Amino acid sequence: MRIGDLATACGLTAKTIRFYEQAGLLHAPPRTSGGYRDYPSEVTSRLAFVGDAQSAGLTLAEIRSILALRDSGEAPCSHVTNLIHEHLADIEKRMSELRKTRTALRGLADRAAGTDPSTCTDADICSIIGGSTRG
Amino acid sequence: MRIGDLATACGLTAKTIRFYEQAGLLHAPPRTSGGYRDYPSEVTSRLAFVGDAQSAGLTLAEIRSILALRDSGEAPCSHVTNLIHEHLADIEKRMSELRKTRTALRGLADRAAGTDPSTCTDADICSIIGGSTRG
DNA sequence: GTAGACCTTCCAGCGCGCTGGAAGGTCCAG
DNA sequence: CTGGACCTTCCAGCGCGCTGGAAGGTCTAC
Repeated sequence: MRIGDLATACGLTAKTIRFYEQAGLLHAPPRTSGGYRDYPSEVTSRLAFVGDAQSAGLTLAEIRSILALRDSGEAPCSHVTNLIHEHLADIEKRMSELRKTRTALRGLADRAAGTDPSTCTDADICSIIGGSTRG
Repeated sequence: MRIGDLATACGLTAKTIRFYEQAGLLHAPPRTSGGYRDYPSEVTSRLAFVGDAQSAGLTLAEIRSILALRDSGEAPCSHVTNLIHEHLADIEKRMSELRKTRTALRGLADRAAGTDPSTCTDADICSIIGGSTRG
């Protein structure tokens, strides 16, 4: 199976598949006599795994580490479990940051609603934003 | 006031201030006879504004657009209000994506808790993750 | 034999907000 | 006059996951 067919089958581009190979997610496949990559069909399930893991929020580096464990014959279960919990913690952190920013922005939106542009003087640059800590 | 003093006063580095100038957030200041940047003290409040706007989640490009309006003599109020609402919408979107990913990860964590590594076969790569769409 | 669809490699850039380093100039204290 | 603290410019890289393009090779259909 050539790279274009594999790409179509997996909903990726040939570029992306070459990139995954270079990133260590895929083994280099055998080549045809003309130098074309010639993939066995099992690669589709490996790529499906990569997609599943990505949609779970894992990075390519993490996915590579899982695949490397599996390729070396070990069950990556506990490694995967750790990664999952790390990502959950990371998501909580990012969500709390977003909530903080959202609170700040809502305050600004409230202030903006009560702002009259004609009273906005140049010295402040912008009284909606700028006054928050200085005024 | 030289760049290092301004940096100290604003809690930034000289590098960052030069970068801001190059990014169009600061006007190029006059120079001393030796070629050093010589800032008027008002620049501190401009930099404070940049910091306030950044902590509200605005990008440097957006902040530049606000400053450009102000520099041209217009009150940027309505522009700023638009930006605030766009960012609020963006935050909601990102939070809902994070919630979705979190739900997926929690499902995986539950599955992981019930997984016995010895039953994990190579064909699946990882039954915790990989089985999610193919199991 | 030729068009064109596919493949190959390599190098570069995206966005974002800086940060680091090299190679050199300026200014002040001792 | 020397050291060193500061400044200047320019170029490069970070992380992340691709994506684009150039320059060329291969295979198939007509």
